[in-house]
Order: sequence, then C-alpha cells, then structure tokens
Amino acid sequence: MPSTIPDIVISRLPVYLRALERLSQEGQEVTSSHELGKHLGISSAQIRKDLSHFGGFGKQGTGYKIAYLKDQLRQVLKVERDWQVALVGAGDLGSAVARYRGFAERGFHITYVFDSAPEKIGKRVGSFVIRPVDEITQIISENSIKIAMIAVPAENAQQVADTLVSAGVRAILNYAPINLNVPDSVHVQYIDPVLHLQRMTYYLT
Amino acid sequence: MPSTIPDIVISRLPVYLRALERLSQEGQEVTSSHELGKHLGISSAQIRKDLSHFGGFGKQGTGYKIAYLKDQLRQVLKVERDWQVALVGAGDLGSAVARYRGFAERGFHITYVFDSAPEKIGKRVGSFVIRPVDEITQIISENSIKIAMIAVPAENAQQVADTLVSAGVRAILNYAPINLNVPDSVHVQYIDPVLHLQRMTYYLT
DNA sequence: CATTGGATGTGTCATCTTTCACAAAGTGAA
DNA sequence: TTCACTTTGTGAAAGATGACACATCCAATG
Repeated sequence: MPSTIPDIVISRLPVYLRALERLSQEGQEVTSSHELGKHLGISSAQIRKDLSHFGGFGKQGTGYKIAYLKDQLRQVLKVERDWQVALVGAGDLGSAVARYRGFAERGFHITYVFDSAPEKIGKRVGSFVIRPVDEITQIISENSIKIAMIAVPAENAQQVADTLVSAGVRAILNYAPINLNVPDSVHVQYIDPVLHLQRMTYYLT
Repeated sequence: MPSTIPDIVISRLPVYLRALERLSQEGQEVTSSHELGKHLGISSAQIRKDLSHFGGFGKQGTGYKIAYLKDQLRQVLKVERDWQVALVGAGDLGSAVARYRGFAERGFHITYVFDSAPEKIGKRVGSFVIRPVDEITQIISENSIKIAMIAVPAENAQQVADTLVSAGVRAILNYAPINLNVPDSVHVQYIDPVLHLQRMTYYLT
C-alpha cells in the first residue's frame, strides 16, 4: 500500500461502501466490479484500480464477498468505530442537522450542540441541550472531539472555525455558504445545495 | 468560447460567484485573480484560465470589476433568472429543505411539494400545501418544471426519479443516500453529508 | 510623454487520472 | 482432468487537468 493515495480515490470509497451496504441489506453476498460499476455509473476498471490501492480484496473468477469488502473499506476509512461530533449553530439549519437520524445510524454521534443566542441556551433541540459557544473550547478539548459541523450564518463561520481548530478539531463539515481558511492539518468539506443547483442550470437550455 | 467546456470548470463557477457576492456585499468593487484565489484556496492561474473559457472579463493591470463579473457568471450559469423547483418528500428531511430560505434567496423557488403519505396530503410545510405524488406528472409537465429535489427514503428514490424524468425534469438534486440511474440527458447531483464525514475520517489518526 | 508596476490571458509543459487490455487465477461442467 | 467462462489486479497508454511563465496591456505618476 503506497504511502500516499490520491484524495480522489479516497472520495470514492464512501460511495462504494454505501452501495455495498445497500446490496448486503438486499441479501446479496457477492458482487463484481462490473456490477458495482453499473449501479454507480463508474467503470469497472476504476473500481478495481481504486480498491487495489489497499490490497487484493477480490477473487478472480468470483468477484468480491460483500461482507468482507465492506469491513475492509470501513477499516480503511476508519468508520468501523463510532465518532463524536460537535455541532455549532442551533438555528433552522442547525436544528434540522441535529434532528437528522442519518448521522448516528452511520456512526457519527452528535454529542454537543452550541449556539451563541442567550435565549436558546439550556433549551433542547432533539435530545440535546444547547450550550453557549463560550464553552466550545473547554468541552471539545476535554472530550477530545475531532469532528465538528458548522451551521451558523456565513458572517460567523470563520470565527467559529478558528475556535474549533484551536480547541483541537481536525475535520469540519461546513454548512455555511462561505469558504473557510484553516491550517493544512485541518480538513474541511462543504455542503451548499445551491452550488449543486447552479452547476446543473448551466446545462439547461 | 469552445463548444464544450470541462464540467470541472463549470463546477467551480458557482464557487467563484458565491465569493464575488460576498465581496460585493462587503462593499468591494474590484478584485483580482490573486485575491480571489487566496480567499478560496485556489491558484490564481486556475481562476484566470477558468474564466477565460467564457471570454475576457478582466482588465490587465486592474483586475475584475466585481459587479460585471458577477453578472457575467450569472448569465453563463443561467442563474440571472429565477427557477421553479419541485420537492418530493415531506418527512423530516424534506420539511427542513422546504423551510430552508437559502434556495429562494438565490433564485431557486420551491413551488410544489409532494409526498406519498395520505395523512400528510393537504397539510402545510412552511408555506406549501403538500400534494399527493400521483399529481407529480401532471403538475410538473403543465408547469414545465425542469428542476426537482428528492428527499424520500432511499427505497423509493429511484422510482420517484423515474417519474420525475418522464414528467420532463432535467436536473435532480438527490438527498437520498443512493445512486440514481437516469438517462444521460438528465443531470443529477447528490447531497449526503455522511459521505463527506467518511472522507475526512480517513485522514484522522 | 515615458516609465514603472501590476494583472490578465494563454501557449506550453508537467502532473494527475482514467481507460485499455491482458496474464493469472478461480469455477463449474462434462 | 480438461475446457469454457468469468473476473481480478495491473502495467502501459491515453486523456484530462493544473501549474508555469511570459508577452501584452492598462493605470498611475512624475
């Protein structure tokens, strides 16, 4: 396994994992790069090459055992364990994120929710008590939380990110429609549905 | 302007546009590829080359007039107009999407919301009346709606997509955690925050 | 007016990514 | 066993994307 694997390869692994989970839920036990590729709209060669970065998971003539490949991918992605996640922002967007069950179902447990509005502190969103942003640094570092989600207005997102980073967060999922500047050692991913829509309208006549 | 511009270039234009809107909101009137690149973590050469696909928007020695570049990008992306969008699914996720103000603010107006649950029909989510999925085909084709968002359980997403496509939808934003198979003439973008988280955990020690 | 400084647009080159194509290996049937 | 068929893993080729570097142009200043 080479020391550095292209990020674009890494970005496809969760897609493969998701498809495998679906197949296994449907009771299927074995699949092939060709079948997977057909489901995902990806060439079979690409799937094989991507997987080959991490070792030979398949068997010639047979394909891949779904349960085994799933386990291997989970380990590669480090999602065979559970992760604690902090959420900053309990407005419309933040509340929706807090209530979304899909995170915990797939191993990402929101354990703290922060907001800056004094009138929200102590109230609940879903099953979480809202805490003041002043406590971010202490709580995150004490609990060694490495992943955070930002769902605050764009104006405040950079400042929140700075606080999170200095508290020890290493991965940020940013729902605010703004680019964040963080050290190279911190990973950021963005969710902005409007960007996706704008990308598609280009192709509409 | 070449007849076919790489999709990866198109995918960056909304990011540029978002940054320009931010700068102009802050009162700035002129920027440069260098400054933009610094904000976005992209090389200045790449920004210049991307923009050059569509003509010379800047002036040597000066840079880009923000208002003008914004207008041009909006036209290129076809977001200088408003778009009608249909939403399918009024569960937890769909309701949150329906209530999110960011779509209308940026020109994407949800005009119809559909759900399959009989007990939800006629009720409201935000300012929308929930309609039965049986009416999708008729309403979408009568109103020439070209863009739809899917926020139904993964099990039903493909079927919903098929219906939308046959009704004339040409662009789909899919919140369901599953890949959709659609004709080449239809564009699909995916929103699955867990995929982004899983991509980042790979890099966490 | 001439000169200096700064920023674009772009040809060229380097790097990254995907596809191709095939040897090697496993399966199942006769 | 042998044969026909399937599918992986992987070098090598092709293709796509990004970085470099500079000629060209514009603005501002003395």
